[in-house]
Amino acid sequence: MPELPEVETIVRQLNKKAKNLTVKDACFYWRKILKKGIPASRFSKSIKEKKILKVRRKGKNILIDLSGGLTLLIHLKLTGRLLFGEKSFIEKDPYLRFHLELSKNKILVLSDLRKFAKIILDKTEKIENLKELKELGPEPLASDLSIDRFASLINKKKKKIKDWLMDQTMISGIGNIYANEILWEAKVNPFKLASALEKREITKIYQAIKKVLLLAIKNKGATISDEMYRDISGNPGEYGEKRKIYQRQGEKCQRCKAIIKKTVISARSAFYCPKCQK
DNA sequence: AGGGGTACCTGCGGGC
DNA sequence: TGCCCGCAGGTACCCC
Repeated sequence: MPELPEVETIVRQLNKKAKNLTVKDACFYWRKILKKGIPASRFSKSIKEKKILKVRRKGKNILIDLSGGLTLLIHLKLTGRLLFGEKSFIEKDPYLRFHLELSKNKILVLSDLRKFAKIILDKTEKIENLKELKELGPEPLASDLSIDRFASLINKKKKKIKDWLMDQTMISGIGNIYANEILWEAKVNPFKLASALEKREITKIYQAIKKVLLLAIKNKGATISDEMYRDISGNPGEYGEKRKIYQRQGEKCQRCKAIIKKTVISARSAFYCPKCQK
């Protein structure tokens, strides 16, 4: 579900609201949400009375650093939501999979329609060394990601540029919505092979990534349908209305008025303007 | 090594 | 009306 802008929004909000609270208890409603690390049998005991020191993001992963050298990793996958609020507000959610009871009568709930979301609790160092994090490519918004490094990563892969953008080992945090939006912004056809892109196109993509992701973060992420992303208060993001191409097949391109097309690339839906993304 | 196919899940909308 | 199919923001794992 959430891609970089949505996860970034959640992380910023948690740092404002949940930082410095203490975990009082943990509760599982769907056992399989716990993937590795400290097992369910020791989970509650390990996490109790630990303080939330800081919340971080790596790609689409949420990392909650706790006192005692522990970190809780959360990946929301397609339909996961993290909701923070008063203890009383949880009961109605039919997709409740896990929650943390916090001090000051607060609660952090993980709700997930499709049960794909996962959590891992372990020592901070062990979490950092998980291959899911170790194999992530650079952060697209990192100031030290130079255009040259970016270009060399693009040129070494013989896969379609849309697939390249969604490959978490090449660059982290971009999923299907933003891959489509970025390529529209850069005026690059999603079928083009990464290895065959000219420097001029690579530069456009590099700039489009920053422009699109920053604007999406500013708008607190994208929500296009009911089951999609919510922030930690349950509010939708506002980037959905501002999107240019994703799920806009049949509409006029806002740049050139041609009709937007929908197709499939590597089993994922792809949207592009046949006129200005040649 | 790396690509393709499939599995993990539930719900919804469209076509028949 | 109702059923069946395809599809949905993601990744992990298997096989070749």
